[in-house]
Amino acid sequence: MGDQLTIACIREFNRSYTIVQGLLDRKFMDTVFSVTETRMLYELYSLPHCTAKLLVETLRIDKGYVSRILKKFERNKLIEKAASSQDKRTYEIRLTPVGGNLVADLINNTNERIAELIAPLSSNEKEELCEAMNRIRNLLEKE
Amino acid sequence: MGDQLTIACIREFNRSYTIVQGLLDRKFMDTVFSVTETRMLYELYSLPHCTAKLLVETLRIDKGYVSRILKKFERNKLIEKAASSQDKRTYEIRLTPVGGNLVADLINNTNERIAELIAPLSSNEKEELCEAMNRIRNLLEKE
DNA sequence: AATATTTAGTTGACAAAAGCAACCAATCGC
DNA sequence: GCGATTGGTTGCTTTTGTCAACTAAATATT
Repeated sequence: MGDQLTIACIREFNRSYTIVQGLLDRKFMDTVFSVTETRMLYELYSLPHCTAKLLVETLRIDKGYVSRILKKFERNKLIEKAASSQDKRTYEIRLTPVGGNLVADLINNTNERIAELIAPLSSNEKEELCEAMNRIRNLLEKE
Repeated sequence: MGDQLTIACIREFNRSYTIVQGLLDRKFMDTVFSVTETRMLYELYSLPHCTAKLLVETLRIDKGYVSRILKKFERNKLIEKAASSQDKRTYEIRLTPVGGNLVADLINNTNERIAELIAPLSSNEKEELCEAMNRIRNLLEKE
């Protein structure tokens, strides 16, 4: 298949999928958290022994900005900083129970939106959807 | 197929596809334009008889903000406002030749990035990719 | 071991992005 | 004709993000 057609197809997909993602992200807007803050919370949720440095690297945000947001999280009792014995410049960041619950809520929230999105689909269609998504991931993750 | 599995699959896809989109958008960051400005330029490119109102509605941005960005575009000779004879509150927005070329450049730029992305793929794989993308669009655009 | 360099994180100052509300002028509904 | 609505502008504010200078700890260099 030709590159030009493929490119056009990908452009179209991106356009339409951006709309889908907008639908799913919507609820975040209603919360007190910015997109960046939400991304950080997700990261903290999935990386149990996270550090500020790791956030900076994986999310590619300014370290000063990260530092400030973490301080805000701390004030709000969403995270705790645990001094690392290895390296005294660093500390380990953990979600508090409150913080963990909050992230879980965020996740549930998007899950509900996703559920709405796939509600019209039959079992077979859902399977097809998953297959298509996995196929795309496999093809593009060749890197 | 079960909803829970499907949801997990979609979450994974979103995560990985966000990275892909990040790669494609990257170049925008290097330009003088913000994400919103770029979206507006794209919209102006594809909607020949656009108005400020239309931008506000389709992109869901504050009208004051849109007004300011349009003024900036006008200063930079990227657009022209043509008084509408129908409704004197409104004006039609057109990209100037300069503006049009600029958007074309932006598009070429992402196209090149997309080309890099699919470079490792065989002709068959490209076809599969397109099929998978179209399948997803069809399934999710049921609305 | 002393010194230089790099690294993790903080802070202050600032710029860019976005939102809000008041406002003006044209249009619509009646 | 007149009030209500609409498209757009403007001033003001908040939110979001960047940059550079700085501290303290860790690593590398000699």
